[in-house]
Amino acid sequence: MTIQINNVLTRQKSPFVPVEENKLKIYVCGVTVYGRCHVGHLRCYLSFDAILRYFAHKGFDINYCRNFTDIDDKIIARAREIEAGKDGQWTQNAAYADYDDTQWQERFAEDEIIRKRAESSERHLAEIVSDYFIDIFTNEDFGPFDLYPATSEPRVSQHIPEVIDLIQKIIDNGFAYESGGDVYFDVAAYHAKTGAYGKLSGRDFTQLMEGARVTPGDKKRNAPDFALWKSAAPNEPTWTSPWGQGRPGWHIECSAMSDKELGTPFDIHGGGKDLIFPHHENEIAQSEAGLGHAFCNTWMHNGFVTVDGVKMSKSLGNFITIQEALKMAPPEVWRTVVLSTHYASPIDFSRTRKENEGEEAVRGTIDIAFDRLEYFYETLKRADEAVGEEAIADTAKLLDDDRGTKITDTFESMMNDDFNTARAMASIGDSMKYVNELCDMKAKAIKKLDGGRDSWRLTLQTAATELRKVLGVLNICNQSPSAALASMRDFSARQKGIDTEKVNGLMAERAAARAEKNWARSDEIRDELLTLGVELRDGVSGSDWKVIRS
RNA sequence: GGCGCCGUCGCCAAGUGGUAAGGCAGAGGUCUGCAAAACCUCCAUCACCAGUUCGAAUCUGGUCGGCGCCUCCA
Repeated sequence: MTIQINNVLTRQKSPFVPVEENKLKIYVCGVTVYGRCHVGHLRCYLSFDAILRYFAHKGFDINYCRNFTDIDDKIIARAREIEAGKDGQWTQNAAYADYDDTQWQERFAEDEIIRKRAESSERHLAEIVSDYFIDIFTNEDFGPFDLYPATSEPRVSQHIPEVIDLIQKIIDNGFAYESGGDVYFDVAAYHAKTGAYGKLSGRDFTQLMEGARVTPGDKKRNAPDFALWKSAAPNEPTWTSPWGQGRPGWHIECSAMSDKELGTPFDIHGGGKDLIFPHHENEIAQSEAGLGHAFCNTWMHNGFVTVDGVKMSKSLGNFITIQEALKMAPPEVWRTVVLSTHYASPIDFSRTRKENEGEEAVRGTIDIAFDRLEYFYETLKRADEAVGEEAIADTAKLLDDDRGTKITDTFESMMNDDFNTARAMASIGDSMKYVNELCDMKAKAIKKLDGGRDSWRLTLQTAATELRKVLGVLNICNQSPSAALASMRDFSARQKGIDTEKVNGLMAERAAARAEKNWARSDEIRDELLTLGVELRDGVSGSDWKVIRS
């Protein structure tokens, strides 16, 4: 059974055929490091994480390249803002519109750190800025998420020779021109030769040419042309090139670095849907123009994270940063949220924020995922306890029910279909239900089974093992259930401001009341706990409690 | 304005020609001191209209509504 992927380039779902057998060469567009990441970035990298892990599970030897764009107008702009200082003259874009005092404080504290670092360095402030945010990306924003490690994380600033080399090839092939120190890609020339411009984004070349005019004074020949190399402006980081001092344009780094790290053509190029045009379209054009052969076979794009139906983006200022997200739920819950939706579909968070009076109370995406994850862990815990420590007799045989043995097969068939993690999660949920069903069996019924208790235990053990295997591929439920449940409860208690000491005191008091069969007092305490936001769970081996979410 | 995507149960969300996965919420039940949890049962014909087809949520055309890209964007 092969993996079917919806290829944006061909607009078809087709079997994945790697360039080299059993190898996956994949490039996922990284971030431009000028600020902290938000949930949109998180969604992207978590979506591709599941895809990467599934390829690894299928035995692929993975070469995964995820770049850092560390030379860019916005990085330079941030450097200028820092230079100007808190009270200096700089234009605030929409991203700052909703900033409150705390955010401004954090912002200026961050600026201060960067400024300090710059003082003890010979390097350009913009380079300090990008270094700083690469560090934040790696350690603070994505550190807690345990992403599948990239084979390489190239930075443009360290690949200037490769960039220059590629630009030169494009010029030599007649698809780029120098103009006043800049170098532009000649979209018209490229399209005349190949007819290929617009093949990824479905844009019509003629309309692109008509659509926009070249403004007077522009160094471009035609509107769709884009810069491969930008000549130096005052106070910018620059490098020496055959066309003078300057720096790379936006798209060229991905072309140069993917060719270097993966070789071309490579298998999969991924990123957010918003990169399709112009970024990826231009990447294809310049790469194929320079290299003279195909660039990448399969293009995959993840859907947006939206807020009230509108795309989350820095320029709109409607984003939830990853740091804020981590206060809302632990990393594993966020992963569960992302996995519950197909990678190409949007994820909307409006319901988690919109709690208007009169609106039907609906539980938020995060709370549902939180409870779902707890359900998974609770089920695994039950299974572990049911199986126990003692050895299972050799005479044990699996019960005649394939629900416990086809877990991996079902999972793979879901994942093979364009990495449908939503269906995979649903099938895991079905298996969890089956495990609970087994755990609910009465001792009498278990005895009557063919092979008795040992067969029952063997079946449970097999199902739990398979479940852990597929959950491991999705990189959730990897911890010991008890530890995970305890930390999730702590998280919720802290978040809701629940006094754990007080709850434990009430629990003890209730246990005493129950021992005396003082049901009235016992129920009274239950109600009291309920008002605290705590739900009781009485079991055979004593009572436990859980924080009610939402 | 151009190009493109989407509209599936109260909410979320799979499903791209063969007769609607799953989750949340809701109803009933088993279990329980009573509950909770767990498990069982029930709960949609797919925005609207017309067409193609033996057969459509899935294809075509139109209408209405939402969004995205076209400037930076995961």
